[in-house]
Amino acid sequence: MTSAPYASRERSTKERILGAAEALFATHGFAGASLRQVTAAARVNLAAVNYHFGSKDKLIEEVFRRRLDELNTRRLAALAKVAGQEDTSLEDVLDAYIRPALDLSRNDGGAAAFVRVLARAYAEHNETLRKFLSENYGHVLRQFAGEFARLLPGLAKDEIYWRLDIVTGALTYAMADFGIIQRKSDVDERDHRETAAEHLIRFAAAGLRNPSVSTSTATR
Amino acid sequence: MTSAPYASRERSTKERILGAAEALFATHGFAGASLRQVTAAARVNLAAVNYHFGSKDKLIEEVFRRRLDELNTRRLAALAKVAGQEDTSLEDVLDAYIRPALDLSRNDGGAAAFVRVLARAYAEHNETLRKFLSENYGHVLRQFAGEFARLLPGLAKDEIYWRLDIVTGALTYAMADFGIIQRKSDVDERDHRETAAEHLIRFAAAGLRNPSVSTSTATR
DNA sequence: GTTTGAATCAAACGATCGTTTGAGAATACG
DNA sequence: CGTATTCTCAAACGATCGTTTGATTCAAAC
Repeated sequence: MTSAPYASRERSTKERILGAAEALFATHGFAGASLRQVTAAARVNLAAVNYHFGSKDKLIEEVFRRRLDELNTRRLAALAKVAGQEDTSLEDVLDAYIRPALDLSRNDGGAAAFVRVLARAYAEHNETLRKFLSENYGHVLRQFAGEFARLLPGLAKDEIYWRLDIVTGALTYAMADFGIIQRKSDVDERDHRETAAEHLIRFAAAGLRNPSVSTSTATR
Repeated sequence: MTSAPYASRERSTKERILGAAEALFATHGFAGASLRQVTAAARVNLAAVNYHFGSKDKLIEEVFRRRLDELNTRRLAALAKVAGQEDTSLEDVLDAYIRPALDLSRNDGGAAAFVRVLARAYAEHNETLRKFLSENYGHVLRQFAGEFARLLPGLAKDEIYWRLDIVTGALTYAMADFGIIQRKSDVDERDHRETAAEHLIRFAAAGLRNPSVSTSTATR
């Protein structure tokens, strides 16, 4: 076997590190969470991170790759179900874009932390991470833009990307649960996110349907 | 006098520290930017931070307070010009909410960094900072919500706050210039932000005007 | 049973962090 | 002027950071 000899534990050392890192990066940031905190939370030796991942930066990359691949797949699968069909509504495509992102934080307790990690990555404004995201998401975004263009024939390509950018902003914000609106203690988190998704989809649909205005020079 | 004896310099030590800290916090985060970087950029001795501000945390608070007070004032002033009047449009109120935030980054080179700092503060998800922001912005948000309620009589109060939250998310995202769409090199940053403001306002107006739906069972 | 290689561990490495110190320079005030 | 106060500065403090080392433990290969 190529797998770890120590695999008798519930989860492998690598997975425990990834999980702990995800949670701690979400709450303390990449620079704020130390490898000592991470390894302690994972009940793993300090040296394990450098042994399994090489460095802290590589660990951060792995945290991203693991979840992004999943989100990538889910979004494209959801889009494939509605793309190109005659009775597809704008809300259906928005749902395919928004729901997998919000779902990611419901199905898995660990993934809930990741959405905050993702939002933080945007805030970090790190050029390396930005490039990494753009390379891994460029084709996804392009596919969605194409489908939106089909459903909104009145809008220019530039305009579509502008509006998709706004939707992504609101989605990122919602995923990270940044909102001013505090979830009431008697409301389940699932329900809260479901409500957030519904509001977001309806709001975004209205914004996207808005007829285009001749804007002198389209910049972005 | 209570002012600094060394005041013969172009700007005081405190102000130079604040400016440098703002810029470095924006690019490297609060934990990522060290006081040695900050003091070096400000051409100031390392000990000056603890002498003038007490600690790094207090410095962070000061960076926030300085700009937030200004944004606070501008937003309320802009709102006062249109609130309660007969011919006020939804776009006018949105403009009062959105433009001061985006303007902050155009009038002053230093303030441009702050909008990223602000966005990062949301991402940090720090409970202390969140409380600080909510205490300093609660009344502003309430005033805007009241005006929106007047212009959108068909919407419940809860619904208003939900949608304002979405607008804030997209605005935060836009302020930080997170967008996937890169600004073309031949486009001035002022024009870029102006275009961003226009898109955001029109998008948000459409989303806000969207008639309310009985929330019970929604989407899909 | 011996060998082999992967995985874990305690301990230490040098670097950098935020903060403190104490002496000295610059200004204010009598 | 002399004294007091404010500010600056180089240097060092202890703590913590990411990383490396070398010995040890474990499971499988032969």
